[in-house]
Amino acid sequence: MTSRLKDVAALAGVSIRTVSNVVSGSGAVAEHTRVKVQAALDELGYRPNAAARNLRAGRTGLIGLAIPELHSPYFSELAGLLVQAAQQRSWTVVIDQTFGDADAERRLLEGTGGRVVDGLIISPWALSPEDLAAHARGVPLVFLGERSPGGLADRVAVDNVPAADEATTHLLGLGRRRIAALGLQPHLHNGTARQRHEGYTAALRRAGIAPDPALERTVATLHREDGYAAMSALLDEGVEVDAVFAFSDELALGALHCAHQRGLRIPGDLAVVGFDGIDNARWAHPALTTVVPDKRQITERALQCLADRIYSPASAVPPQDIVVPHHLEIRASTVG
Amino acid sequence: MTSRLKDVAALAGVSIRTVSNVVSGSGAVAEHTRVKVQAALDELGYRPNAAARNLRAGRTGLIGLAIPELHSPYFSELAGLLVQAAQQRSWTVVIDQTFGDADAERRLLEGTGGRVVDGLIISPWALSPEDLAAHARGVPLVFLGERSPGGLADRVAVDNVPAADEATTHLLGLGRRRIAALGLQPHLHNGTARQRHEGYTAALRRAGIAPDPALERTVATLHREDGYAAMSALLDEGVEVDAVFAFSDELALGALHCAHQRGLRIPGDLAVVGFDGIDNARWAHPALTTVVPDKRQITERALQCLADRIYSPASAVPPQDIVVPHHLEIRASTVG
DNA sequence: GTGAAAGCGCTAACAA
DNA sequence: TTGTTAGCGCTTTCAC
Repeated sequence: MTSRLKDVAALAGVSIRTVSNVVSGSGAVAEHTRVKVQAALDELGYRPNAAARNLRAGRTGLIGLAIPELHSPYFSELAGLLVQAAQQRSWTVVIDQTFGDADAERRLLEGTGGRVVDGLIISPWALSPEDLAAHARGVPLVFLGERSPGGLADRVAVDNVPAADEATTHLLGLGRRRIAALGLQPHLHNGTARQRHEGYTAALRRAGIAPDPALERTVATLHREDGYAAMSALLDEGVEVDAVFAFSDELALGALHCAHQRGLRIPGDLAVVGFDGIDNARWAHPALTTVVPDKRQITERALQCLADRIYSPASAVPPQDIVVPHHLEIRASTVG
Repeated sequence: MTSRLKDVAALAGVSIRTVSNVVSGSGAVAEHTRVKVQAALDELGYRPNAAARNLRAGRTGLIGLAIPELHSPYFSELAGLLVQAAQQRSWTVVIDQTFGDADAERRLLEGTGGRVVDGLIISPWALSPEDLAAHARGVPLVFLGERSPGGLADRVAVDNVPAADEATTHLLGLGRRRIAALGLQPHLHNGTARQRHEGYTAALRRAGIAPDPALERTVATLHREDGYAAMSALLDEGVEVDAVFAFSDELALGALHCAHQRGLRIPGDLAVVGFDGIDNARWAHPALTTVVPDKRQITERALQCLADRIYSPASAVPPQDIVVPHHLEIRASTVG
């Protein structure tokens, strides 16, 4: 069933070398030889053995994408784009899920069970920069959304502070004054939430509003359940609130769900802004205003970083900190 | 940086063979030797070269998952589960997106470009069984959701006809008589929609209701946009309707969105049932009744099929047609 | 323009 | 119990 170069060579009556040249298109081959070889190739239905090529090349043609989970909308959209973009560069993506588990992240960085990928794009969750730095090994790394540990690797992300500032300023511009921040995660060593909180606070301060701890809500994860729970708690405690800035769209959707159940009018009683620009947000009820990172650029730039490191390890550019654009997509959940 | 077996052997003062035995845990090694070797292993931070192992073993340890798209909820949930399940069997999953393109599906089956997987799990969309059969090649195949072409490969799916029947019967039991079927795809050679339509029709007939062509709506894809458009058209045409059975949850969510905009009460004016059991459905407004396939079993069984074919190609069991369970999850969109 | 052969890192058959 | 060595299939240097 599977034929080797050797078989094709035998059938065509030439050497292995010549067949290899025809297959790869490299080297010079006389026209009549190449026709003959091509015929043999077709007859045997030859397909190159990837393992052998990889061994020879010292590469696998595989890159890893490590994300907390594949089933959440933000990451599945990102993964889909990455798979596509990688394909154009003849790379194949293998996806690993860490489920926010520190050990899983560590294991991944150490290169589980064998050197398999040529590079790794990782969206850290539980690990701190220090931890990450301590375990990074061998393969080129690109961090998504988290500052690179001590300039150890490239990093691609939106600028969280101004993005959060922008979202909050939008709410302030609508006359809201009691704006809740949903999504703090002080227990994590991942700094994304911290940065968004920073932007939120900055905007409030600029508007002359003192941040109110009662309006800042911690969550365990960024899922809808958590947004729902946080919003419920807020309302149960009787905290006065006229807007919500959620650190993820899923949190925002959960909050929206809760607000509906309580009979609040959106955006009349409560304006809501999310973060991530997931497709769901457009279909929310009402459609959700959200900070949209340019996901295509995130994947493109991350791959570019990897390509540079993998193919030109010699030209050791210092680790890059790449900021991709974002924009605030204003929809009915704030401007009804 | 990367050390080979040879380097470890040199450092430990033993032969390659012995190191290999220690690494793989096979063969007999004297305790004091293994301690010595292990020390060398640790010191050099040895990790096996996957490409070399694969070449040797004649396997890649990779399995492919070919789905129309990764960003839609159903497929990302499925992919997430598969990645997890595969990990437990020491397999790595590479994901390919076909975007419902017939050529992409064909190319995948032919195993283009040289990246060779040990097996392929494919969720066909555009290709007919005949086409699939014509292009299947070499690697073990498992079809998801579509009958295997001429018993050529294993297939794992829910039983669409009874599932659709059940959903429709549920609506009939609520006294609905003008039940729309949303999601016909006569242009595709993929039989899923046809089977769901069959179940729908059967349930109607059993209730003494003649299917009304005006209630059967064709869609291009299974996305929310299509559900929204189909529902809009239905209402615009003034077709009398008191329930919708959508062939996917996304279609149902789109229809729901449209119904809301038109001011219909759910389920008072319109009861809605979806299909797929995506997480979103729970968070819809109101929560969506849906047919839930056991996704975990789908991935488990598919992997089991692959494992059987890959590891015991000799014991040629005839292609299996595996039916996984489903259940109708009744929520507020039908029983308010 | 084409052939012969080395060697990528690993496993396992064969020796000792 | 451990060492030696022949390939797995491919690319590529060196010779012709």
